Amino acid sequence: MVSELPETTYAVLGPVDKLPGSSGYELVAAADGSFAHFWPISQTLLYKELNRLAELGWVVASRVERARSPTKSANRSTPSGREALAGWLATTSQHTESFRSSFLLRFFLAHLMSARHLHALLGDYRRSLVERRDDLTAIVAGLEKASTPMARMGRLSALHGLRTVEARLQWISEVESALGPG
Amino acid sequence: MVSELPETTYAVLGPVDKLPGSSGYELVAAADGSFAHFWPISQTLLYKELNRLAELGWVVASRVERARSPTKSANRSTPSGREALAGWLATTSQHTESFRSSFLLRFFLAHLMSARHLHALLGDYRRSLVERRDDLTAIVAGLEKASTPMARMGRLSALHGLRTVEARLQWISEVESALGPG
DNA sequence: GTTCCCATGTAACCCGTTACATGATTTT
DNA sequence: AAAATCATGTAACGGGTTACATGGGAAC
Repeated sequence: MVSELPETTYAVLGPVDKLPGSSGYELVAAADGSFAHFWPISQTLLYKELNRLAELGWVVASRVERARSPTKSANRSTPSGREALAGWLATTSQHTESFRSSFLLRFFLAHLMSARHLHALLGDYRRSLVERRDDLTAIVAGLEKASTPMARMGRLSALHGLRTVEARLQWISEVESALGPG
Repeated sequence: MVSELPETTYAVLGPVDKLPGSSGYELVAAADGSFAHFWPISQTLLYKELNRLAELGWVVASRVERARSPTKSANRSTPSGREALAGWLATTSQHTESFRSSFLLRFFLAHLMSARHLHALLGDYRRSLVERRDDLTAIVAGLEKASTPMARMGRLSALHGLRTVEARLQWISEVESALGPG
């Protein structure tokens, strides 16, 4: 049998199914604006997965010549592709999650830092979180009156990130008062 | 000069410095119990990094023969190793963070699922979060009266995870009431 | 006329994983 | 006698990255 495909394959298949007729280039843009928040993917890899999906017969690409623009490939999911996607969605078995934070890695070694340095580290972390919070707030607000189910889910996914970021900002305050002034 | 080392190298160097005289095996155990939460590392990779650190001259390993146990290597950071670690800790420049959630990947494609299925997905996610919350709560509680700075930071790091998980559990409730009954 | 957008790739690299090997000692 | 613990690795694989190549049309 086929040795299990990486989830990234489905991460590409999903949007192809959702946005039929998109080029790889358009899919990259769509990814950046939506699911890259919880499933980052580089342009190179997306094209690779697109080719794999074509080989699997799960996606077909038709060349579209246009008057005053480069020729693009219009990708569409096939019936077997949609079947595969449905099957994958049904495997709720294990939802893996990977998380790596170089901030926490440094924070964990705080005994090697001066108190001043530690507070600077926390300050940097807060700044980056605030930035993300503002981004996510804008996304959530922008999709407030979402009409399509896709946009609704996009908003709720962004909300997941927003709630996470807010909790971490609170954690910083908690830590700062636990550590006292630097 | 040396093309930038992966942060995982420092993730190993830190504990070696903190726990002088540890074997690779002991470091694996230490990792699992503490920083694996925000910086997972496999046994194989940890040993690889240990060798790299030895080649860099940042760590020295001395063989320790023991009466009735296998010979182990006792790893210790060198002055240049500690210098490198301090230098890395000072580079607050970019604290990268990677996050990938296969739950959100599926959730995002919820328009392809039945309402029943979507609620099952959320239920599974809740269960896994509750499990992690309980683990983290136990860790935080266990280190409540932490005496060493290392244990204190371990507790605060676990608290970061705990606050995150709690926020996500709340997010689930938020989503469930937004979606209505399945 | 240079720079940006559209569009699709190739090449090189390596981090990190799983599976497996080995062998002694201690516990069940 | 079998299983778990201590201890250190090798081998194979692949997912994912950055950097680069290419080439036409549009915009400034």
